[in-house]
Amino acid sequence: MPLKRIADSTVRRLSLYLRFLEEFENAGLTTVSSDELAARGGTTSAQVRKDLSFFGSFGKRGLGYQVAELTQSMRRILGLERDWRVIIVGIGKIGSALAQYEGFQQRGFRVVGLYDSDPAKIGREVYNLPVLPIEAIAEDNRERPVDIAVIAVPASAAQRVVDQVVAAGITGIMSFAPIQLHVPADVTLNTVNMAMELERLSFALSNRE
Amino acid sequence: MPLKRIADSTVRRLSLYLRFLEEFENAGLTTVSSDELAARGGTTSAQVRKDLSFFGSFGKRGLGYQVAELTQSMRRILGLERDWRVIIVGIGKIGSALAQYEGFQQRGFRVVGLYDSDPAKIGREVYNLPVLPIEAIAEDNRERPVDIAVIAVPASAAQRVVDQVVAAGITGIMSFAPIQLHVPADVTLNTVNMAMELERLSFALSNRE
DNA sequence: GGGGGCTTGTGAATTCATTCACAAGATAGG
DNA sequence: CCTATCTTGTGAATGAATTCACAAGCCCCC
Repeated sequence: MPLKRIADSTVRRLSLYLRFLEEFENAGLTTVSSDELAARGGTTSAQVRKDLSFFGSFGKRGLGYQVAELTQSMRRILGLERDWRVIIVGIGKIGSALAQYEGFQQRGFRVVGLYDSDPAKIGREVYNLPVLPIEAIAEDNRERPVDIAVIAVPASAAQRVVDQVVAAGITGIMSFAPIQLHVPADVTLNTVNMAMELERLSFALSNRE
Repeated sequence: MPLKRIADSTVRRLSLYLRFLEEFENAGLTTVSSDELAARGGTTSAQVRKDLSFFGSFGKRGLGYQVAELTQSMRRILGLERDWRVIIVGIGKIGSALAQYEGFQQRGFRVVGLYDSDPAKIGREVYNLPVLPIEAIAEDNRERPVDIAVIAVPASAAQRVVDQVVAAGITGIMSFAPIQLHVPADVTLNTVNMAMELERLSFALSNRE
């Protein structure tokens, strides 16, 4: 559907809009204007309309957008109308926090497998799922393909684990490891680096007038 | 030091460069070129030089940069030469994972307090720190000021908790709550929204050619 | 000490993103 | 049916970030 490449900043905002639309929907509103969406998200109405315009025409002039309809369009655009099969690799503190995080399940990210390399952890149950050895990923993925692997292992192991995940044929990766990872071009990688986020905050705090 | 406003993308890259420089330093390299830094970070040498040029002149023409010297400059620019006093509010799965995350301590982010509103959690020790009631933040901050509050409470409580933290006089906030928070202009807020990050991945996976 | 080979630092050019501004619809009310 | 009032969708204008391209500086070696 998107004719040209969509900017990352646009996708982030779409995600925000979806959140606001869900709020509006829960509040019982049936109609919303670009101005109201913009106010809620700290941006401008022109920005909202431009963002949407990359994907089509969703509103009625003079009237605004139907909340339910736009919500559904956002979901479709973001690829949230389907379920995603997710595995978590690295069942430490962060991994197990993610395993039980309801925000994921709610949006259709189904955690279907937990993996670790530590023999002490393998076999344990975490939130109704057994922890399996990392070596099992390849075969498990053959039997029942996985869409996304969440990487929550220490920095020192992350690239090796990513290589294994890629070799197993998984092409979507979400990493929480605080390092720069390398993947082939046909694999989509998204990294959340908390250390970097704190450094950004540190910079901002250090440079306030 | 920065003459004009520095782009967020620039700060993110500085953070990356610092990480690479530390790798190079550990590997025993004493000198590095903008080309080598760029290759490591998936950017261009011109980008590296432009990023650095906002803050001064750090290299020698024909030779490159002294690794140790540039590392230190990056630390200074990012505000990492000092320690930051950090509290964590919300000692659930994510909060306690963050409390023990070594990546934070390593870069001078000292966790000095844990707070929660759940009476069942208050009083417990988590990694050598007692969990205190949220109401205590204001007085604790008066006695010994805190630089950064990490917010790891559920979405439904996040804005209220942020208001309390702001009222207590803390002006740096790092939030992991999956909602848009509002703070006064003199408070610096940085949000990591994991749900949004997964949606970004979902979008990317849905729109591969 | 002068020439050749590197690599930085930086204006200029280009590309990308946001904002402006307004015509084109849409509704409602007389 | 016509007018007044909204609000969208979108080219054009502006503004921001990245890339280009090259002069300036530094080192080494002959």
